[in-house]
Amino acid sequence: MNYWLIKSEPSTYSWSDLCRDKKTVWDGVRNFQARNHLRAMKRGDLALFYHSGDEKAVIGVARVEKEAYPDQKAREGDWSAVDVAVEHGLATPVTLAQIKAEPTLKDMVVVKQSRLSVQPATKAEFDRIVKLGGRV
DNA sequence: GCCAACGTTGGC
DNA sequence: GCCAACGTTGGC
Repeated sequence: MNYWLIKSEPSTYSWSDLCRDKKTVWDGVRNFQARNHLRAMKRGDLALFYHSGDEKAVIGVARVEKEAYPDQKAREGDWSAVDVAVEHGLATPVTLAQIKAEPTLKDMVVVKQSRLSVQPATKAEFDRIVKLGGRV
């Protein structure tokens, strides 16, 4: 079982959109590193759902429903998509400021490589964030 | 609004 | 293969 962090600009696709849809196609990734992470995802893996932009916080947890398959929206190139579903929300979003302030979290990829839209997280990081936010 | 970080493109 | 120029993302 692996853990991830997936990022989205809320105006593009937000956590509340996912809660409404229950499940969505995670496509549109056009970065090799991010794509390779998508391809490493296994069904049942959990991903922290992070809002970039104004919020800058982990707001929920998604679950990988379907492993990587060709991104139907890609007009050219070798790109992948996965399906993700709602796992559970967080009672309080865990902000980037909190992450940076937490000794156990300050080395997360999101702090160092803020632009990478799909990134791995460790079990310890994942558990810590869920604990800080409070599972709903 | 600015800037840092990073990726891509194209000239050499 | 290198590097300058440029575009995009995202934090501040």
